[in-house]
Amino acid sequence: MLTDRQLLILRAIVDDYIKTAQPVGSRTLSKRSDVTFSSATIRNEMADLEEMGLIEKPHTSAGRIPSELGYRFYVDHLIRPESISPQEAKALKSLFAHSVNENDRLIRHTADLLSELTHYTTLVLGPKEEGQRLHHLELIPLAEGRVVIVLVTETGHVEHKTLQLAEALSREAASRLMERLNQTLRGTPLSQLRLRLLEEIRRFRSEHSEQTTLLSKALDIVLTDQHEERPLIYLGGKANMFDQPEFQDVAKLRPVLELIEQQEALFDFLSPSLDNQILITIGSENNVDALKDCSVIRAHYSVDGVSLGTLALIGPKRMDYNRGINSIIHLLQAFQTELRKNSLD
Amino acid sequence: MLTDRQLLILRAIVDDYIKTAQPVGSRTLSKRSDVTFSSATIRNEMADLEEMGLIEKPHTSAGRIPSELGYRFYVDHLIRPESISPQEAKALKSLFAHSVNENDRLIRHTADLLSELTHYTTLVLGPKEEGQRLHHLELIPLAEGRVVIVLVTETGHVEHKTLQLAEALSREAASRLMERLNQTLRGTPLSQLRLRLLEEIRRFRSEHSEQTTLLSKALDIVLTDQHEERPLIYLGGKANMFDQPEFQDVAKLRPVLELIEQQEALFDFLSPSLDNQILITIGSENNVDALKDCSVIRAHYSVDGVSLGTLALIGPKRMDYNRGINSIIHLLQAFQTELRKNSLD
DNA sequence: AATTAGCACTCGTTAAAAGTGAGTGCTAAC
DNA sequence: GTTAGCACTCACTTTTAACGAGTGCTAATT
Repeated sequence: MLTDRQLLILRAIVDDYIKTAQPVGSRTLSKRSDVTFSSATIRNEMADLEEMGLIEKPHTSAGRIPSELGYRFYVDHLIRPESISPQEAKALKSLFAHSVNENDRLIRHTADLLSELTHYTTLVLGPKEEGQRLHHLELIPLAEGRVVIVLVTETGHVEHKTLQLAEALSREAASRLMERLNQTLRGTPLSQLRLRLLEEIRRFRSEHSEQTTLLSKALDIVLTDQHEERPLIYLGGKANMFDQPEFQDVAKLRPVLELIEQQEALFDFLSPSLDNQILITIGSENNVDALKDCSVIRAHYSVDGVSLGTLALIGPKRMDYNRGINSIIHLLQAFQTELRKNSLD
Repeated sequence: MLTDRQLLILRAIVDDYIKTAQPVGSRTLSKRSDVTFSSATIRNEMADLEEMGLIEKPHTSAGRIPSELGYRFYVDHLIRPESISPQEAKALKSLFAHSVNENDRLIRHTADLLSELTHYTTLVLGPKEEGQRLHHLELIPLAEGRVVIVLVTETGHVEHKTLQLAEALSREAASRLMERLNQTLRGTPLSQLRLRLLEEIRRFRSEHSEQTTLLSKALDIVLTDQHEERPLIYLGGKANMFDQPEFQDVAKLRPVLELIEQQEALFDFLSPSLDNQILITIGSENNVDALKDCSVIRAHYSVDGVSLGTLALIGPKRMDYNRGINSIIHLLQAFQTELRKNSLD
């Protein structure tokens, strides 16, 4: 167990290092107003903290920096919640200023806002398709056998696909089919939609002996495609990475920026996160080599208890956890409220 | 006017420098099989070329590198067209392999393909909205006064917007309105669409004395929004920048990568380009400070003579112009063929 | 007159050497 | 238990020296 003084010193080291990115020496610490004891005492305590693995020195004659364990301890025990500033509160209000009807735009806006708030890079994982339920399906026949299929989920998410049939689909046929499909399929989870859609079309076809083979085939292809597409990832404040002193070296910067561009890898990395809690992973805890010098703060967002996606903040291990956590908490609130408005169930 | 030997030397310098990124010395050049004269002669010729401003030396005891003027001369007079390799031809075919119905996906795919082909960063400017003409408009009323409006252009581009009315719009009213709008508005350029749409709704309303004020108001807002949105920019191969030796320094890399993330700035920069020709801008010719160390190869793409957008390649000034130009020419062809297939007029 | 060999000179690059100072760990005194 | 004092460490900076690729000029050669 740590003494109060050790806690004070550890916190001071982490705070200072987060602010300056420079190893913190005993003399520097002894000058702080909340430190009443001498630098020699601090050195002794530091030696103990180092033995416990909470801090380390880059080399013999440098000050101390927090180890990953140190950051972990800091995050778990030493963070003092800090309320947001008036400016930020105002910025949050601006998200509300005019409702954004499209979830896509809302998500993008949120990613940008969060990165503005924190000066870190932001990732927002769009809603997972599979979990969502169908609200409405629309078929729009165009010229030359081209059909646009519009799909609206209960969360208010709209997307469209264009498909090409060998023969034109008449407006009437489309209308009849559509009415039937909507009646029977509303509420179907998208994960099951493809199967049930095909089944339904087949049944419809036998009842009306209509020429819908082509349609069902095309739909099959399209919906398969769709299933393969993973949720979109929106990025905000990519350029913020450049400002971090630890990423002035291209060798350090490159893997992070490269990873960020790879939607798939990012998805795999961000996707599995539990609960509604905020999850913080530090350095090697990320289990991704490219992020071994980064920390990630994650939060799930959900509407009506249904988990939809992830909001994440990525920065150096030396990131301002306090600010990050606070920002993500507050934005999460606002964001979910807006999402709720767009939902259709 | 340059002598044949000077041309040979200049070309050799540029070719060599493009390949190695190292200043080219007279001794190195004299070893080439196509050089029959001595290094002293080369030095003399180099001195002349330098006087003409075509090459320069980074410092006294280094070899020569092409100046911007040198690159310009090389691009204008010395490039030898070089046909693409079988692998690349195959890669081009793969674009055809299965038609992509959505222009958006097609454009993204093209950006990726082009960057794979060239190992440079690719920019593709999506079609300009204003120039396109309306093919079809669809209103899909959902629950709670929510309406999805789907807009299909003659180029086969589909997009949707969600709007929120104060009152629900009945399916019948929507259907009647839609039929009318499509009859009168098909072929309208999107730049005029908003005005004509409002006008049409007003007329419809007076004829049928229906309650469409709210709709027209909402439409107004939505379409205004839409107009503000500039064409999308798709990026491919951003990570390729990291491989260029000239961008190993963060200070050099940063402005380029930052610019690339700024859709607006990019749009302003890429948008004005004339004709159907290929346009190459080198270094300061770009008129953008962030690109003073870059060269850009641009080509307009069009369907049926209507210019739609821009395909661009961005790399260091020391880029492989030959390969770049060839790749962009060939891909442009294939890309336009695919676009043509998706068009609806 | 054009070409080439020869050579002194330049200057960035690399390596080794010396000096600097922030910070530590230990010991002895308080 | 705390602190003052001091020798020690080691990254960082500066200095110096050696290196070598490449140039420009001159004189000899074709």
